Amino acid sequence: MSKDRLPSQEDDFPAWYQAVVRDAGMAENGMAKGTMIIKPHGYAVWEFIQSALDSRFKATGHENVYFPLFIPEKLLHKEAEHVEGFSPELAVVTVGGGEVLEEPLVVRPTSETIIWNTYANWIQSYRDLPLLYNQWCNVVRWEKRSRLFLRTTEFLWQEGHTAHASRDEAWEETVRMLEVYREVSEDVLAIPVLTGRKSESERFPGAVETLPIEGLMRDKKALQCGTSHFLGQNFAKAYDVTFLNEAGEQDHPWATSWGFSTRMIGGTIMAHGDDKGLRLPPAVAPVQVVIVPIYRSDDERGGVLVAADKAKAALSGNGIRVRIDDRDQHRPGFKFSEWELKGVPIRIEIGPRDVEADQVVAVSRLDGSKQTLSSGRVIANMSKMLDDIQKGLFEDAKAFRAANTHEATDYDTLKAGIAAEGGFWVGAWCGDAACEQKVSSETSATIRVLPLEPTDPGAPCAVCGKAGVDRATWAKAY
RNA sequence: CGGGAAGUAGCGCAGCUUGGUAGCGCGCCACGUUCGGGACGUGGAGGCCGGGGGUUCAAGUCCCCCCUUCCCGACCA
Repeated sequence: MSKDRLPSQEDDFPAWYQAVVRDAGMAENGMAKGTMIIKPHGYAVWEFIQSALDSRFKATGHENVYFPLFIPEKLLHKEAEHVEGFSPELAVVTVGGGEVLEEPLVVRPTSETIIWNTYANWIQSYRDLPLLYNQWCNVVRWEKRSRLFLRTTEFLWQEGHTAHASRDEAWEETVRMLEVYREVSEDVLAIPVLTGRKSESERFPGAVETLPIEGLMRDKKALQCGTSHFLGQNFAKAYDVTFLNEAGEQDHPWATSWGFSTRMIGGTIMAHGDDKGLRLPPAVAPVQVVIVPIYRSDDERGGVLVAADKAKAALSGNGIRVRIDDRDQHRPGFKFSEWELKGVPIRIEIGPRDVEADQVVAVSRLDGSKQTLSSGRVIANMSKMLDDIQKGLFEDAKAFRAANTHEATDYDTLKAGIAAEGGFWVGAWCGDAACEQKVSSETSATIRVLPLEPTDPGAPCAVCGKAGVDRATWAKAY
């Protein structure tokens, strides 16, 4: 059987499933378990995500680098917590060139270890700092269970690794990159996210603080969409990285790391999809406007296609990604449905009536609304429509999140609410890991995010009733 | 690694209880009619029924073993 799907969707949102399998990507049989092939439509979405992130990295002074895929096992073992965290999910190469290797090579699950091992040679003086590097690569994590896009054995991402002379500077960087992720999620992918910090149990292995952005999917489960870690001096110490500071003393640099992955192709699908299929935000839609010509005879066909070409040229000239669907083997109704399935933000219909009246019909994927536009007004209206759809998707998702965010005042409410309603449950937490553990074992929901700075919740812990010291957001998550 | 389920045409499935010529829908190819919300007709191509062993005159179907995949958990971006 080869049913590769995003979670829940075949039951809850059949059209998403179809769209994903046909166009956005799917894993194939006979290959390594949990690996994924991304088809052109899905990969194009990833390219827009990449470019949105990369331009922001450059704007904040970062440069791209590349480090090796293979990490000698010994290297990995220098940071104790890090190894403990990643060991269970490592892919290890033991044979190379037909011979058993003296030392096994680990396929990177993330690159802190190999990068900090190298930084030891690159950092001597405070003048060498900061190091603001990022790499685009693939990583492998042998998860017990994979889900299309959201948790694949191999995935593509970017990982930033920075080194700083002071704690404050590193912390600022951590928060800055969290903000970059928030911006890309919200402004580009139209997914509203909560920002904050993780509880100790949810932290990245080896991190002092882990700052996530958390989105809510249409099935009311949370998705960690990106993470920025404050690593303190842990990796610098483990890899013996020192520098001479301005005061002339030896010191360890302060580190951050942050990542954003192809998981977000899935996040975009799951945050916006509806019963007709995908709804892609215009900013990442490979095709923003599809023109469907309508005709009966060859005569009509000629006139309609001329008008379609003209509209396409005008829109393309304005930087809009346009495609004409002039396939003869399908009728218009079929094409309408198919492009809706693929999530194209705007459909333009041009038929004989429109040619005659020198107009087009434009239909929004946001809500299916239709409007007739004179040919001269198409360009101005298209840009605005695309903007409106981008904002509309964000507003839809925000309204959905608001409708699915609840207050948890006591444990009964929290437990019953998570089971019955799903969504985000916000309430006071005493900060005790035992309470956190109790919730996760009894409801399978976890604390997704805490405020960046501990906030007096002004209420007793929603789990145990002791004094609350933090305001937590619980949810079931992917 | 536990608990469920499934492997039959490119995809989705029926057939198995009660063994007897390999089926359906979609898709694909050809021709014709259609074309402003997933068209229809006619004709056609396409199968080691997951693999191995057994029972039988005869196995997709019954028995044994193996493999793979999916779902629910534990683990995780």
